[in-house]
Order: sequence, then structure tokens, then C-alpha cells
Amino acid sequence: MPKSAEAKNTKSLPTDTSRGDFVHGWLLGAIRDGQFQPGSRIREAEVALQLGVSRTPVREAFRRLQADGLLVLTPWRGAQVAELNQTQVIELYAMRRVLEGTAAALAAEHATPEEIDHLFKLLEKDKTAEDKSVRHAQINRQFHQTLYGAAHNRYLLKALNALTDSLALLKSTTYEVPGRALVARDEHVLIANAIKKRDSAAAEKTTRAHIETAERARIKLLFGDS
Amino acid sequence: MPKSAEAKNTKSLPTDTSRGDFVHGWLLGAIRDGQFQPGSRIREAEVALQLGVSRTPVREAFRRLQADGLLVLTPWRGAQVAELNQTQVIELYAMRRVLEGTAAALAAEHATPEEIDHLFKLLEKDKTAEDKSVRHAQINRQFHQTLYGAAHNRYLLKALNALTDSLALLKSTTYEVPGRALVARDEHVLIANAIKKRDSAAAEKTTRAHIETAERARIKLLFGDS
DNA sequence: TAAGCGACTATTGTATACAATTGCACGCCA
DNA sequence: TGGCGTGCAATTGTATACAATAGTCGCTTA
Repeated sequence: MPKSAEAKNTKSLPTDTSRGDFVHGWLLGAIRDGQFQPGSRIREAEVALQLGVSRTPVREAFRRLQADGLLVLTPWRGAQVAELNQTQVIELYAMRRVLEGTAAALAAEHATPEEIDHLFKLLEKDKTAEDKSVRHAQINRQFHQTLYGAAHNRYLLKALNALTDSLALLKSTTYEVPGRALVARDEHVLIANAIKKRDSAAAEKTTRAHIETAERARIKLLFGDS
Repeated sequence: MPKSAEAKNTKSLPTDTSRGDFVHGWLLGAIRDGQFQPGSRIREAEVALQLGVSRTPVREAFRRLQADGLLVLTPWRGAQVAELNQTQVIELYAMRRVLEGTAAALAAEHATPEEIDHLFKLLEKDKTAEDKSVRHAQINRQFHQTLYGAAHNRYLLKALNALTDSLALLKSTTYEVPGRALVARDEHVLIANAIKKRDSAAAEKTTRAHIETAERARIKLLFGDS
């Protein structure tokens, strides 16, 4: 039922949020879902019409997405969804390795008992997800998001969120690689245990290793086995 | 001559840049110069009038500054210059320690000979600056900026620039602390040498130490000797 | 006299009208 | 027939008009 799906996308304007936020969120989701392919052009008027708002909040959303690196705005020519070449993907993962490692190290020092509990609860949930890759990917996001918060550093959190948003440009999930979910879960267990033991060095090390395996899976998925 | 000073601030509109960029740059400078104190409110119409543009580009600039954490926008109440409490300053320096350390490590691996040359040239320049703290601060900025570029990672660069902008909220320079320039220069020499030797571990370590001494100088400057 | 309600004002959020710029298409000339 | 130039259409940059909201001041009433 494509019609109703479209109707769900073009949802009516919320009263509790500003239109700018609404458009921003919608565009983010649309890019993540692959509705706007990397490299494709997005016109202000088009989005405005589809969402039933004026161009003003659309422009606001565009600027925010540009700041996060998801859109490329060239004067007088408008917005294109950013494309990541192989170099950029490698740079992105290099950055992720550092930031996630730092987050884990800081989490080992500063996480509250509740946050640590939450990490282990997510690991349990992941066990019951069998081989639904979408579900695994979802739980994976929650695990990492919890980790980010547990570091208790707002600048780190913001940087990690920006990085995660950039990853949305690579629409497929590495969880589609067979066996990836199991390996990732094992690595998550190592990370969570290190944090629980307040061993920040181990937390950082295992997390960096985790991101490295994720990177390898990603590279394989994107550029073939090179 | 306050009149002419004001005239210099309210400079005429450039023809080669968009008004949005112009306003953004102007606001950034004004915050850095302390023209807008942290915590103070900034009205759209006020800025628009002063710069001779409409509210539209001003709004655009506000959003960008919010994205970088320099402004706090609350719906229907407008913009305030962000304030950093002690916790935030500590978090910011924790992040800076990690990112600058990473930049130095990556620079040791990826810097071009020209970039390394430039670092040493800046050290020479710094020697001739005697005790003009403003000049030292300027050269310091160039040194770090060169370091950022030498890492050759656009995500790292963006994150570091955002962090540097946040530091603009702390308007005074640590170079005002007596003797700071000499210590900083020694540390810069260590960093540059490590990069020249392609010793990334040493580069990272010395850079982290450098940021730590900068942090101590900053804390002392801001919150007294605690 | 103090507290609560209501209208007013200041300011931001949104929509739309207009200006500026660019890319493309068509036609002309060599 | 191909290359160059001019004009038009599409699209974004900017300005301004209008709507919505929140904070404030004053009035009324207990």
C-alpha cells in the first residue's frame, strides 16, 4: 500500500514542535531511509509543498543538515545529499574509533549504576532478537547511544551524534552481513564488562577493536572485498 | 572615537559573500571580542538593523551559531550567548585533550613535509614575538590550526573547529598568564619534533600534556587558584 | 494593600512577495 | 554543421508582512 505509506510520511503538522524541527527530523529520516539518495538534489519548494509548510522552515532545516555534513549547499544551486567516497568513509571510521573509544573510557569512569544496568539489559534483549537484522541494528543503536550518554560529556555526545548522522548516508546496515550480529554482541559484552569493572583502558581498547571490525564489515559491504 | 569604531563594525555589505555568511562571521567575531557577553540576549532585529540586512540572514546565522553551541535559542524568546560553567569548561578541555592528541598522532602519520616545515616556521616566529601576549596567542592559533590540517581528517577538523569556537566564549587568553608563552613554546617544540620523527605515540602524549597545562592555566584564570 | 486576572507590547515563528543568479535552450553566424 | 552569445525559465537569496506567543504592566477586587 504505497498510498498509505506516503500519507504516513507526509504527516500532518505537529502542534507541539516548531515547523523547522519537524522538517529537520523528516529530512533526516528520509535520508536515512534512502528516500533521498546521496548525490541527489533536493529543492526547497518541493519539500515545502510535500510537507505543507512554507520555504522558510525548510531553509532552516537545510542549514542544520549542512552543518552536520548531510547536505551540500552551493549558492544559487541548492542542496544535494552528501556523498561519501571511500576516503571519507575511512576518515569517518577513524574518527569514530577515537570518539567511541573515548566514550567507553569515560563511561567506565562516570557511568551511573543505572546506565550500566541498561547496557546489560540491552545485551539480553539482543539475545532474543534471533536473526532479524533490523532488530539487531535497532538494539545496537540503543547500546551505543547509552554508551554515549554514560560518558557524561556533552561535547563528546554532540560529536558522536553528528558522526552517527553522517553514517545515515550509508543506508545499509552492517548487520546484513551474515554472522555480524553474533560477533558484535560478543564485542558488546566485552565492552559492557569492562565498564562494569571500571576498567577504562580495557573499555577503550575493546571498543576501538569493535569499531574496527564494524569498519571492515562496512568496507566489504560498500566496496567489495578488497 | 566611538563613532568611527562603530562604523568599522557595521561595515558595508560585501558583494562576494552571502549576507548569511557575513552576519555569521560578524557575530562570531563580536562574541570573540566580548562585544556580546555570555548570557546576554541578542535580538534579531537589533543585529539586522546594525548590519543593514533583513532578519532572514540573521536568523540563518543564529541557527548556525546554535549548531556550534555558541548561542542558546529558546522558542519565542530568542538567542542568548551561551555561558560555560566550570563543568562545561572541564568537559570541553577533556574533549580537546582527546581531539588534539588524535590530531597530533594522525599528523605524525600523514603530515606533508610542507606542513611540518610550517610548524617549525611558526615556532621561529614565536621566538621573535617577545612578550606581546596577543601576538603569541595569534601564532598559537596558527600552530594548532596547522596541526589540525596536517591530520588530514575532515571530521576531526570540523570537530576541532567547533571546539575552538566554543573556546571563544572564554574571551581572555591563557597567554595573559605570566610565563605561559615560554612553557607553551617548549611544549610546541616537543610536539613538532615528535611529528617530524613520525612518532605518533609521542606526538599524542606530548599534545595531551600540552592541553592539560593549558587547561590548568585556564582554570586558574577563570575560577581562581583552586 | 496584595493578589489575581486580563490586555497590551515586544519579539520570534511563518508565509509570501520580490530580486538576483545561473544553467539551458534556441538561434544566429562563421 | 559546430560554436558562441543572448534570452528565458527555474531556483535560490533576501526582504517584508502577518501570526503566534510570552512576558509585563496595570487594573480590579477581596
